[in-house]
Amino acid sequence: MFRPATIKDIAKALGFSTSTVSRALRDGYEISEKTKNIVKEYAQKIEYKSNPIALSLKGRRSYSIGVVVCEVANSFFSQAINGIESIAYNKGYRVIISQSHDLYEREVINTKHLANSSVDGLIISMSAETTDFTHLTKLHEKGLPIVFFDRVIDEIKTHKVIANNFDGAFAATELLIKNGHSRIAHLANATHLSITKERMDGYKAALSKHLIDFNPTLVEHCQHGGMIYDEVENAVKNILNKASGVDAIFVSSDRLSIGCLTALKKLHSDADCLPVAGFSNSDVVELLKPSLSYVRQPALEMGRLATELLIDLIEAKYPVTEFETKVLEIELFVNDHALGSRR
Amino acid sequence: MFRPATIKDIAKALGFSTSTVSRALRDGYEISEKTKNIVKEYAQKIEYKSNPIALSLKGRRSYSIGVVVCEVANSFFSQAINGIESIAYNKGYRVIISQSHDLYEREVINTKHLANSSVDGLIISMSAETTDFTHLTKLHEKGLPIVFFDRVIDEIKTHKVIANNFDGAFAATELLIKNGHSRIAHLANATHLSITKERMDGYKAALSKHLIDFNPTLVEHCQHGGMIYDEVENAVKNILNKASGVDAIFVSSDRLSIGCLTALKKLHSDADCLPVAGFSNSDVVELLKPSLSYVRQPALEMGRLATELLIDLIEAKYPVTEFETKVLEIELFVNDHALGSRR
DNA sequence: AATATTTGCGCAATCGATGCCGGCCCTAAC
DNA sequence: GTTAGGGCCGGCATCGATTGCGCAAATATT
Repeated sequence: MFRPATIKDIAKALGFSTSTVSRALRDGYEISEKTKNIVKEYAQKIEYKSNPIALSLKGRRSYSIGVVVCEVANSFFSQAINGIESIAYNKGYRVIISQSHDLYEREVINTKHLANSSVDGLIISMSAETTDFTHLTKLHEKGLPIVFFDRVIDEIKTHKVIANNFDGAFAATELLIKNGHSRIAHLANATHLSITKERMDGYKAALSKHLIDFNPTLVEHCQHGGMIYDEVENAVKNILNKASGVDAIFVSSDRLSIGCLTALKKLHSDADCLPVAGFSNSDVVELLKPSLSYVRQPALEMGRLATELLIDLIEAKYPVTEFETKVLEIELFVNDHALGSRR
Repeated sequence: MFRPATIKDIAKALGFSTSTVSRALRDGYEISEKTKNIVKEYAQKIEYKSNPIALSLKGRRSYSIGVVVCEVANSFFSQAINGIESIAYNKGYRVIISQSHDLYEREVINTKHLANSSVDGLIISMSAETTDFTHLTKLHEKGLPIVFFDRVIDEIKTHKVIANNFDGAFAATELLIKNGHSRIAHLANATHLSITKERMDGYKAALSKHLIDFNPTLVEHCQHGGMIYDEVENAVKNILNKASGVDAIFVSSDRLSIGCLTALKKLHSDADCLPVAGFSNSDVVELLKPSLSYVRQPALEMGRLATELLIDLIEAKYPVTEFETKVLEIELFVNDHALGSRR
């Protein structure tokens, strides 16, 4: 079986002690240049690589960070992971990914598993189901660095990275309004998620600015975050059947946007007559039919930023007490065909 | 800082030796029931978890597997990762993911990094750029278990998991033929990838079955696998400008399918008049316009299977010499609007 | 020339957990 | 009464690498 060379092998071969070899490789000041060269050359020759596991055991550091997201098969998260991975690898950290599938139980298991695997820190976006945060507060109190992104919680004081969800929702809603729509339904995510509230606020603010009364009956929540298609389809059905009539839809998340369009296509003969604007990071939005005006979050950048903040926490010499919540700007992409303009 | 309880803490608190505690926790036969209960109860109370790093150092096993894919932000791969992750977690392995971005250099760095991180095995889908496999053969010769999926190579004898690319390409091409098209261009992936050849063969076989001459000038390769959009757009331009005329396109990969539709929409006024059939695992294919008939690979199942095979290799008591290449069946989804039927 | 200092390197402990070996005590068999 | 054996547990070495301390030889100092 695969047995990598150890520092002992070098020591034996060269007639030095392991301590000398270790110090020579790390350029210890107490070792002569001559010895260093001999050791380094030999190490190079036999392709010696230090064993990270032994290092971890000594240093109480594993140089790995854990990531918990709903699912990787989702444009927003896979882009974020892309960002996480790029920074982590540059700084010498491994990335261990796990998926909650928007399930509370899976989230708990995964975080425990990761913490138990001695990750040096955690990057997490909360599952739609989670309302009890003790699995995280416990770890955090024990000193495990955690950074939240996208779906954050107030209960833990630490760095957070989010998109400007308020502005995004505001812009999308206002776009619909400016195109002559006023009976705008809101297909929203699970009630207790931070993003749900922030985006709802943006939606309300846009209505308010344009003197449209907020009508709670026009809001439909999907408690499973779109993971269960039937739930989305039902919500869309409800929207289509509103007694008061609906002339546009603002959708609160990536998965819901796709679900909404799918449901519309299925339920509505001329789906494009009901304009939809929503959050999406899909890379094929421009090709969708029914079409979608969309708000795109800087997912890659969010991942990068979260990782930088986490590594700062991990490598901090003194306990960090000042935390920041970074808010990145979103981008609105207008799709004319999606607006059913009445101008 | 976060210092988990160790076996020593238990030993000290209870007045036993560390060996006794260790054996009590693992149900060693030489420990009395009474002691076992005391130890286990206390361990439960202080939430003792064994340190996997120490275990790895002793056992020369890290219970982690490395995954190298082009990118996670790609439906096929994110679904495959989903499958990998599900099996791995069930069997107690962590998953460490890295992306090659279809670059040779990144692939080499990542595999080295993973091997050096003492992963117990590797699951890999080759990058489009890679033609030199020594970074993998070396590791494999040293005894590192490797399983290939999707984009495999002949040079290394080990388990492989692929979709039936021949059948997929055949079915997609034949679909176009049966709908009255005969001048079918082929937008293909990087020349040396296994999937490129297999799919090309399927394409040729379908033409041949229907007595259509294979015309090499109707084939356009994208050496970067669609990672560079301009390359795809150029290829599509070339296809549209074929002197001989083209009345349908068969596309060889997920990313290329999306790129092709994007280019068509941009370049062609009535994009839907040129039917496209191609490989895709996107979950929004049904909503695309121009529309796409598509071949879907069982990505999740491929990931699961590859992981099971890898763990078999890792946990094999004796060196494995018999390797298998699993070929999973594909599914063809017909999209009427995408066919420009001339029936 | 005798002492002080520097240079260069080895010994041994350490990180957390395991496992071999050896030893104590109690019981049973001769 | 002596010894053999089993039940039960502790000591110590081990995995790979790092590090404080100590020691010897080489060099510098007076």
